[in-house]
This record gives sequence, structure tokens and C-alpha cells, in this order.
Amino acid sequence: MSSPTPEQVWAELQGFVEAHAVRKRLRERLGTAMGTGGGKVKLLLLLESSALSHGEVAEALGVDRPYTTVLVNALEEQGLVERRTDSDDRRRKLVALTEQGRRTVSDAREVIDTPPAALDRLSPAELTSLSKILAKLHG
Amino acid sequence: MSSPTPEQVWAELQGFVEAHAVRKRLRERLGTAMGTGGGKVKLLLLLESSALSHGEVAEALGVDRPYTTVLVNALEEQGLVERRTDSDDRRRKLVALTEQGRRTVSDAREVIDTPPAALDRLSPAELTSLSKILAKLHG
DNA sequence: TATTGTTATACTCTATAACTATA
DNA sequence: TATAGTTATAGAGTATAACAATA
Repeated sequence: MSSPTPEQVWAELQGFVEAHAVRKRLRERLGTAMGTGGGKVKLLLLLESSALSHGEVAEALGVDRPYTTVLVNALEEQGLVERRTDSDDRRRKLVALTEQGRRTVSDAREVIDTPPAALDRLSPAELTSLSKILAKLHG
Repeated sequence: MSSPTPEQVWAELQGFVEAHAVRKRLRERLGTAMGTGGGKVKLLLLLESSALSHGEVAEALGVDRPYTTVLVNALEEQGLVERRTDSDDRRRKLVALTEQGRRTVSDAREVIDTPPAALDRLSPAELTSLSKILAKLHG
């Protein structure tokens, strides 16, 4: 029995991640409140580590600044983030998670970080093997 | 050295597929002509095997029929598909790839089916191992 | 004058409701 | 009257251009 081709393995890999699409699981968990585009969720996850200015948000998210304003407005109206004018440079506004926003992010984190149940069926040896292979793919 | 946790492996797996996102590669290959939503590309791939009625397209794509009309209109204007009234039931219209559409699909297929270069770096043994693990995950 | 954020506007993707033609 | 497709309209997501405030 010969080894599979890279094409076959690639197809299998695509099938697996397709089947366990995180976006779909996120939608199920967070409901429709956060829309279908990934922008709002990405922004919340981004703010998890620290508050950022609009410019920094735009840069990190790969969107432009007008749209950043739209995103921040929407999340602010939902009470998930708040704006604070930077006292050093009064043009800048820092966007930070509110307490409620922090809870929402924890919720999303849980979905994103929880591996699909299928992964639990792998033996320690298989996990090690898979991890090594992925490391080689990354490097 | 203990084996990695499912959480760690899952994070690595997500990182890999993120880095080699097919959608991004498709956009690079097909340019902006086919828009940013996946609808048009999915429809072309769907028609690869056979012509379908609007209703069948809607069903297979998971969109409604009005939007199917929009998609078909757009691809028809680009010369990639054509409509043909079904002679048995004159209400139905079959959507089929044109010759140009068929070439475009071949192009897309190539992008989708081509594994990232990283996969070529795996040995036959590693490919076998990865394939077996993925099979177990799927089953 | 350059930079930060905002407003106004527009374009793409997709859905819902009302309509036309054929069955 | 039911079904296939279409048109009209609307809403979400995102971009571009012009603007206001601060530096």
C-alpha cells in the first residue's frame, strides 16, 4: 500500500476543517447579535489583551478607519466596548472592553479554543505525531 | 516529554489552515472579477459536473432563488454560464457552463486542489501518518 | 500642514415580498 | 392553484472621499 499523495492529504485536511468550521460554531454560540461578518468578533478578541486606538485597530484588523468607527459604534451601542479620549493626544480615542464585553470575549474564546470532539479520540502518540507534522509544515 | 494536549494541536491546526486559506489564494488567482463572497465561485464549481436548474442551484448552494437569479445574471454577463429553457417544462431554466466558464473552473480547481508547498516537504511516512490520523478524525 | 477620528456616500453580498409565465 | 424564475426592495458588511478637531 503506497503512501497518499499530498493532494489527497490536502483534500482530507480541507474536509476536516470545513466540517468543524469555527465561524459556524461561533455563530451558534453568540447568536445573531454579532452579525455575520467577522469584524466585530475579531475586534473584541483583539481588545482582549489591551485597549487600542482606532488607528491601531484598523491596522490590526486590516480595515480602514471609517469602518473602524462603524464597528466601534456598533459594539459601543451593545455595551461591549467604550471609547476614552487619550489625554496625551486628544485626537486619539482608545477603545477598551467593558465588563460585559470581557464576558462576551470569554464566551467566544471558549468556542474558538475548544477542539472539536474528534480530536479527543486521538491517542497521545497520535497527538504527538500530528503535532510534529504540523510543526514541520509551519516551519 | 509529554504529548501535546488536544487544545494545543487544535491551535496548530487552525494556524496552518489559516495561513494557507484557500479563499485568499483563489482571490489572488481569479482577481476581483468574481467578487469577495464565495457565491459565484461555488456556483461555477457546482456546474462543473452537470447543468442544473435554478432551483437545484439554490438548493445545492443553500441560497434562495432570487439570489440565484442574481448570481446567474452576473456570471452570464461575464460569459461564464448560459441559460437554456428546459423543453419539457418551459418554466425551468438550466444553467450550464460555457466554454470560457469551463476554463475558469479549471483555473479555480487548480488553486483549490493544489496543496500548499509545505505539504510537499512531508515524507511518504509522514503523509501516511497524517492521512491515517485525519481518517480517524473524520470517522 | 499632517494626523485622528467622523460623516456622507456608495458598492457588494444576501434575504424577503410581490410579480410573471408556465404547468 | 401551484411552481419556476424574475423584479423590486431592503439590510448587513465594507470601501472611498470629504470633513472636523487636534497636533
